[in-house]
Amino acid sequence: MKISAQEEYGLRCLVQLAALPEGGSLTLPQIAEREGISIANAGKLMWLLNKAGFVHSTRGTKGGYSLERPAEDIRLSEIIKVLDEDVLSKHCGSYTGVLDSCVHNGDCGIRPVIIGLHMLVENALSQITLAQLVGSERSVDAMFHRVHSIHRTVEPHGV
Amino acid sequence: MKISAQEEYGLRCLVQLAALPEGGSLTLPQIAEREGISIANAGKLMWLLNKAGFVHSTRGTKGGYSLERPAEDIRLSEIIKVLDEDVLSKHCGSYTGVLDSCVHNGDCGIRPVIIGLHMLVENALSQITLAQLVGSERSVDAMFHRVHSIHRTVEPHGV
DNA sequence: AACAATCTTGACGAAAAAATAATGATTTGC
DNA sequence: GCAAATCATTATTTTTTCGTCAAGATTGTT
Repeated sequence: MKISAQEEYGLRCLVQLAALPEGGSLTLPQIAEREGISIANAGKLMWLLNKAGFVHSTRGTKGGYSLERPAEDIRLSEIIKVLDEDVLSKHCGSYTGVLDSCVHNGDCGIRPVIIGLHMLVENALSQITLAQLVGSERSVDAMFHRVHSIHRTVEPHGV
Repeated sequence: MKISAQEEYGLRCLVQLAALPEGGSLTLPQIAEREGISIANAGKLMWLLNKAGFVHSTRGTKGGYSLERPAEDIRLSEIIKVLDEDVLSKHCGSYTGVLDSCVHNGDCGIRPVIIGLHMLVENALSQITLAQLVGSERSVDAMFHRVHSIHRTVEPHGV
């Protein structure tokens, strides 16, 4: 179980914007250089993030990308969800996936585990905002306690 | 963030063996049919699980696979770790991955998050045994509470 | 108006993951 | 000892994911 390249770098690009002074913006080449990825690749990621409403883009000279919403309002769970959409899990046990095309219909021992994990991760990510990733409290230790504290905002499914 | 096909189906194969009456065994074709995967694919998975010491295999007529260790002693975290080894995350922020080849050396905002997530998931999976997946208490609800309860067996890293 | 800088978008190629195929080795039963 | 059934291991193919390219569209500057 791991984070995909698209998830990781998409998130990174947003962090770059969030770290800017109020109202600042970055061009594609600037973002690409800061993340060590190609301009083309950064372009596609920013396109996704723009479509999803996280960033605002302006074309032409002096153009670039800036955050559309305040970093304090953007939760990591939203971001991951968007960057994942292209790469949706097709596994029959997946939280979002198809349940019908499965040979274990109605008696699958591991489905509850997979669903539980999805909820666990989403719950953890929903407690971290973009702003927190660039603030002063972003040590592994601080993040650990944030990720591992449970605010029961997600309720068990009756599946 | 999702579970890989190898992780999911490897786990499923073990569940099949764990669901058997004490000392029972299954052949490759039997496992493949029950999981809806090809025999060749099941073969590779069982080979991995055998190498890792989860199952015992016997060749020849009347051969097959059986659990090497009691299902009560096998935690999901161990299983996932083995099935993941082939497909190790190369991301610079990964818990197990390389940290040096990263352009964000020493000041990467999202690394703590990724490490935290890895710990979170591992912690959750370490609290579920194979036996619990075939027992009577395996509803989504029960699994949810098991996955989401935190026993602080994993401690924050000083990274 | 012309030009330069920038984002947009679809198509293409490369890399990684997953599935399959193929060949070899071991055991059982006759 | 031979044939059938089974696991073991490596190689190949297919699929999916990732990254790149190229042509187009928009905006600002001179």
